[in-house]
Amino acid sequence: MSKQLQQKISSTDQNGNSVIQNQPHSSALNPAGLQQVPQFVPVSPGGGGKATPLSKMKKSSTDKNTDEYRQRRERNNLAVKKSRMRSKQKAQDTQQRVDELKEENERLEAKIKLLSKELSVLKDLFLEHAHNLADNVQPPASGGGPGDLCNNNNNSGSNSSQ
Amino acid sequence: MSKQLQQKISSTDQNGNSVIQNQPHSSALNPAGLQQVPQFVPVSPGGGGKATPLSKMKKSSTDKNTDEYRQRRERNNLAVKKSRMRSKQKAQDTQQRVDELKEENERLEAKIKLLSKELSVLKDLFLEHAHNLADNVQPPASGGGPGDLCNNNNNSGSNSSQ
DNA sequence: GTTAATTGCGCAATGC
DNA sequence: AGCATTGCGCAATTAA
Repeated sequence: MSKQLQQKISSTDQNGNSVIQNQPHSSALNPAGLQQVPQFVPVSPGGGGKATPLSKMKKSSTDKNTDEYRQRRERNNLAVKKSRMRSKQKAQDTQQRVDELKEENERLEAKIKLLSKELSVLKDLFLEHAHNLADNVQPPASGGGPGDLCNNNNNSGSNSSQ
Repeated sequence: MSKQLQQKISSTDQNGNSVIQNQPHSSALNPAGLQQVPQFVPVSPGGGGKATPLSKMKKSSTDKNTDEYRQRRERNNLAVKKSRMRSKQKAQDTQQRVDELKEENERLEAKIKLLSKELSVLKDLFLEHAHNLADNVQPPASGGGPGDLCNNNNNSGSNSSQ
């Protein structure tokens, strides 16, 4: 996740070679429907134009014909498959996580609603009681005014606090 | 998003042909580093073994040498890139959604905690007051007990109710 | 039927 | 040396 550079034509290797044909048009190429893989005579690294007899090319590390190459490719293909599988799995899990969290959220919101209601009921009860006190505690007296004792934050509803 | 079948060797077309070499080992093949693209003589659809002179193969729809082919490929490559970009973007968004939901969840839980506490305090107050009533209603009572009405938000009662 | 979108796959470059 | 990731192109399939 860093390099993103890569022109259109990636290819060539000292020995083995690939080539991704990608020019806008390439009709003249592939005279007979070939998959495009130039096949020039091996040349020594020096570029002196001396043709190497294709025998023992230093280390056939990059030679596409060796078993070693095929083995590496195969292993890589396997790794790729594995990696992609994991990636897909992860994405799937993430999606699932979203669903779970959404559900959880709904539960929590419901609970909040419930608690808020409960709280408001209790507060109302308190108020009522306070009024009763105000009405009864006093001697016969006269009509008890709305002497609100204990009127802290409440009043039908929810004190958000958010 | 349905079929998942696809053996190892996918290839061949009436005219154009591909071939994904995928046999465990293919050293004997590619005598000279070719990219494997068999090149047999075109045969008429009837399968009668009659070789077609490779001139005007019906419609060069699948011929890899036509401009039309290259255009299709290019368009598809573009579509593929686009599709993958979207896919990646979506995954990213989903991940972000998870983070947002997690945060939201924390907020909600905090709120629940707060409400619960408030509620428990109120309930305790209620109980306390009820006791005071029971104790005081009878005799003239004595000094003011801890009957603190109006004592909101403090006191570490605890009455989760979950 | 044509075109765009998806998907699986192999290759090579690069990361670790 | 070796697996893991990632961008890319090809072809088959599936939606539009």
